[in-house]
Amino acid sequence: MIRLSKLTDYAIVVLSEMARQVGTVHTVAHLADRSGVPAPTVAKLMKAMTPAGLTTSQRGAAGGYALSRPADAISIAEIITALDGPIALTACVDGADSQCGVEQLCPMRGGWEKVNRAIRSALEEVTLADMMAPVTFPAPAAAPNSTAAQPARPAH
Amino acid sequence: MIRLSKLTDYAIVVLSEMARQVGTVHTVAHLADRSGVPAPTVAKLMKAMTPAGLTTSQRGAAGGYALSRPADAISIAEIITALDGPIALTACVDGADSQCGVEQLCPMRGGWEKVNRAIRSALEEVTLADMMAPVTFPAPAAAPNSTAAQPARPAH
DNA sequence: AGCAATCAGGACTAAATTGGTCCTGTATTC
DNA sequence: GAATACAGGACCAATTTAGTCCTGATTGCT
Repeated sequence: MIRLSKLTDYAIVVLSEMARQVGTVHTVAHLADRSGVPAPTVAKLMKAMTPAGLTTSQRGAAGGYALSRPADAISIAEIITALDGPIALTACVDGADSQCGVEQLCPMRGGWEKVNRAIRSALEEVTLADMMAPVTFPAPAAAPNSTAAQPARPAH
Repeated sequence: MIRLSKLTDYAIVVLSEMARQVGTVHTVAHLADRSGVPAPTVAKLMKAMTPAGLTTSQRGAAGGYALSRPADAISIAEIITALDGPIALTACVDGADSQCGVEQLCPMRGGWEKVNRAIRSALEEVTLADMMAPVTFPAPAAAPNSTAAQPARPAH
């Protein structure tokens, strides 16, 4: 299966935790505590998110991190890109060494681009808000039709 | 970046090699030779492709492998699925253990499904034929404009 | 028959990635 | 100036992945 790094998974948990209170600063300790993700890992996450422009940081005593935009303006693609680099389905994309041993490989590189574009746009259309809002079970009284769609899969 | 296993990459090279002559049987040695992929690896690939129904095998002296369908009827999604398992962007999909430590993670699992579906369908629309056809250089006498298109990126 | 070729199906080793931790430095508030 | 937090790395350990090899089973040819 195509693996999404676990870090990205955590990032979404942490970011959505922050999304609860936009504009508030959250310390690493605070976020770790409320998300269940170990603190050093949260720190690592944020160190990637901030340069990428997804969060803003405030140093010093009353410092911390805050989302730089509302959750519905942050796409999953951005989060993945911030952590795992450019979204692409191949091993040799970053133009590192031109020789990939298996020469016949390269003639068909062009085909991957088509695939990559499709995936990229798919990922750009899903926002952080989409990830938290729709399937939260706030109360037992669910929407009428949602009963048929979701419960098929056991939680995750 | 989202990683596609190198095996899958090889698989496409090897399969497209087979696609040149549909209906012919190709031995592992033969395929290895013409694709540049090491023989044991080719063997491993085929052992995944055949049960998945992408290729047929013939044992014995005059045996070998053959594509079970024409290249334009084989989607990239099938190849990936055969090698890497179901296409999904998350760590805990296969319903293994219900506890993924970080509990807050699961409420948002539903969101991934949306993403996964998008990716899956993107991958289903690209066929093996798409991967080989457009940018093959059959003879040194290449098409006029191909000179400009390809060399831009250093091979791959 | 018997022999050679070829796939089937694992076990196994080695290498590359990834996840996670820690340490030192810098900014900011009180 | 002391305490709090982020910044930015280096670094180690664990998991995954790639790749190799070995022992069958099957088929065609001599």
